[in-house]
Amino acid sequence: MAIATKTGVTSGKRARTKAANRQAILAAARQVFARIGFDATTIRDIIRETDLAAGTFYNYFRSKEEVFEAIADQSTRRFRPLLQTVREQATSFEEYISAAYRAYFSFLKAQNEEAVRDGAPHMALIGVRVDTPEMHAIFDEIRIDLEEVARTTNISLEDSEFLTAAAIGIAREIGDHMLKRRPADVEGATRFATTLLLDGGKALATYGEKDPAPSAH
Amino acid sequence: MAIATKTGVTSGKRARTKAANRQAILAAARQVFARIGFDATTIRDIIRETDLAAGTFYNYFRSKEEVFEAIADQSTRRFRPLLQTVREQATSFEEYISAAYRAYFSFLKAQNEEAVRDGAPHMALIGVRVDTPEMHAIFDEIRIDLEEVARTTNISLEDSEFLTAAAIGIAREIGDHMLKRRPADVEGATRFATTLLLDGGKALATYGEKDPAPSAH
Amino acid sequence: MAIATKTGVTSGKRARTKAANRQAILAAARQVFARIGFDATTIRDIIRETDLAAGTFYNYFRSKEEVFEAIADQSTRRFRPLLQTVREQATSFEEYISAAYRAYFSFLKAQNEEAVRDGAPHMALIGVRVDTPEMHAIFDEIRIDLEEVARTTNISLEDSEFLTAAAIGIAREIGDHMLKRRPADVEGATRFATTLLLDGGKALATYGEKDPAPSAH
Amino acid sequence: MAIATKTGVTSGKRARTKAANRQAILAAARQVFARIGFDATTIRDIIRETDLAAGTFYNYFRSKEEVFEAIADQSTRRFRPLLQTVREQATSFEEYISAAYRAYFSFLKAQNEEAVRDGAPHMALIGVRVDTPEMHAIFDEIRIDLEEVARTTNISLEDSEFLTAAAIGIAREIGDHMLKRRPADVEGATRFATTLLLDGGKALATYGEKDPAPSAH
DNA sequence: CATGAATGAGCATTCATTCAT
DNA sequence: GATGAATGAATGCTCATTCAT
Repeated sequence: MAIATKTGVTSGKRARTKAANRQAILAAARQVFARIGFDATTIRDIIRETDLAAGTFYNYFRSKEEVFEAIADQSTRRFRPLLQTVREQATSFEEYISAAYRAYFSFLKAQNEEAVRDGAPHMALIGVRVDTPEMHAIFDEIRIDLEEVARTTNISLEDSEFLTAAAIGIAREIGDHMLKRRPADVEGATRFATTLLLDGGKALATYGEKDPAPSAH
Repeated sequence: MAIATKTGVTSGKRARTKAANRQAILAAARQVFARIGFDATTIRDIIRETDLAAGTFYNYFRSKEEVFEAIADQSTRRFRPLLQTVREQATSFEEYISAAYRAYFSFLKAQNEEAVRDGAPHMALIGVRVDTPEMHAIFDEIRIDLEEVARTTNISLEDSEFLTAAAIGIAREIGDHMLKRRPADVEGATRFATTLLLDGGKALATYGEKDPAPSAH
Repeated sequence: MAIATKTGVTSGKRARTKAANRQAILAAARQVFARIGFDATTIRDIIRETDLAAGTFYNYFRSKEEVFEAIADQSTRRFRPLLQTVREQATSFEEYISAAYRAYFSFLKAQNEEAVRDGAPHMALIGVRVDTPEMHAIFDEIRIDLEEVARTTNISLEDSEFLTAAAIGIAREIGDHMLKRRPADVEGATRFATTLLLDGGKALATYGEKDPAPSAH
Repeated sequence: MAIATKTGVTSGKRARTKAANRQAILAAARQVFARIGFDATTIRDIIRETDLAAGTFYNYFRSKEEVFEAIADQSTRRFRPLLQTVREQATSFEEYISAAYRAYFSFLKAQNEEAVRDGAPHMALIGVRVDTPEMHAIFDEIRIDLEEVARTTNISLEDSEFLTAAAIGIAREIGDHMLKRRPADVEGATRFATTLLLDGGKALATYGEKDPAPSAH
């Protein structure tokens, strides 16, 4: 029906194939990055997970770095709106933090489960690899969002850059440990991280005695 | 007279040489790891910083990983007693945390300054390289020590493993940011990290209004 | 109305397009050969200078060599009549040689200036690229013509093949050096080459002394 | 007898092997350059003609260009003294030219015969390849020497640079044609080139008639 | 015919590792 | 034990060529 000129719509199968190949490379790269880490993976590793030829890689990406970027971009595009929703729905800083951590830990869990499915079992036991494009992207997003929130909130933090850094650090490490516990408890990790970030370790302590804790000065 | 057959005396000079060679390799590796990171360094890079021949490397180590381990061991051996002193002298959990952070940030700063001296100026601007044997070792030590402290203290933490993880995460990230601020302020970082870990972000907040924190609902 | 099926009209536009494509490829090839030399140019280099697709190249030529041949043929066809005119108008062997050299050096100069315009400035400083189809063709033409002239002239040369070869050799080298001197002096080169070929180096020598040439005794 | 310290004489076999390998690479390169030309030869082509491994090439040379240089250097070292002798023994410019041409044509013939022996039969039929390291070197040597001679001779040439260029051009082309005639006649080529360069084509002409050549006025 | 993506052989180069000396 | 040359697998990348559309 639609009379397409030769240069018009890149015709059916071709377009589909091109997009599919690109996705195939991305999927393969995602898998390999997660399995053996960015530095260790070679371009050949990536295309080997594919039914494409070596040279084909270069029709889509110029380097390993570029694939990395592309994957990160995808994650960014998926995660950013989610984070915006979190921010919009939060009625307090606490709520925002809590929701953000929950979003992150959920993402991490899903990510990890996918990796395990794709043949990286031992990695899962050790903890997640953070040199994964998705993780970089997510961290960056959270960092940016958190700094924005810190800046616009009426709470003037002593050092919002440090606080953001700390929030990220907590997410990273708690996240790794969460994964080691099967099944991964997103709510528990979220609650722990949120409380710690806002109220500190003391708020998490339960004192064995009435005595107000010797460590508490 | 002085013409000794190859199988002659085995002690004295030889022993010293053997130890010296091992140390030379370790020193070279340390430098290169700090300069360009673990993944990027090749064995050739290491022996090139040495006056030894390529094959000699294999008389001492079987792989890059093994050198990494060896360096980490050295750091462990140097850092562990220091940490023990910290623990012994601390009269409270707060003091322990504070001293441990201080030790870590000091070490990090020194490490970084050495790296800059050895020709990795740009790295310092970006943040510290954590894929250094020393850093891995230090983290592990602190982690172990912290869990030990958490276990033996009369404060029964809700989840000491998570708390330790968080403490490490905070150290990591705050450390990176500390290095970006020249000159690196070890005391500031220590104070920030300690307060956050123990009392939470709220303790670090200064409210613009009399209103007792909107975030506290 | 204007929606013609692919198998529609075959003449007019199509024919022109076919010829145009062929010409486009030839023009692109000419430029690239002149810019980076025959060996260095790839088919991709050629089609890149064109608005055609990679595969289209093979509808017109089977290889780089074939394009080379085609360009050489064009030059041959353009240069041959010119040379015939030269031959017809020359009233003596000297005149013929002189005119032929002039034609060659002029062509070389034009060729070189075009190459410089097309982005090969450094090449011009080093000397002309002789691995250009045009140059090969011109040399061949001159060679053939010269042998013909030598054969049909009443001057029976000792060895007309060698003489032709020498004439070419002189043209080649003098040509290169002519280009290095800016601006390229076609007349000077022509005069020098002609005199040398006909009367020898002695005719070009000026003796510093009255003494009739020490080298001639 | 000679008690060599470990670092003294690079011991027997090793030294021989190292030199032998270098020579093997050079020999292989020489052959391949002669057979298919500099541009067309790949490093793999070179080592393939050798019983060495691919990587070994890089223990001796950093690139194809470097091998080229090395071969050219060898030729230079062999040819330069020969040229000096020629210059010293020549009692006139004519003699010098003659002897230099003879040296060149001899070298060329030897070179060509070797190439034929080494499996480049068709090349020999076509003519010698001039993009051979040896040829470049020889040409350069002759060029330098000739310019020196032209400068120091009491014959002040109109344009010694052009004359040198022409002498080279003649050598090149006459040389190629000489090779096509089997057996290659070094003396004939030498006589022809010398006469042409010094006295011009007219001196080589034999007029069929008493008539002093119609072309001569 | 034109298109341009896919192909896979081929290339330069690096590197861990071996081993004769 | 030390040496350092040899090895050859592996890598990133290019390119001529094919072929489905």
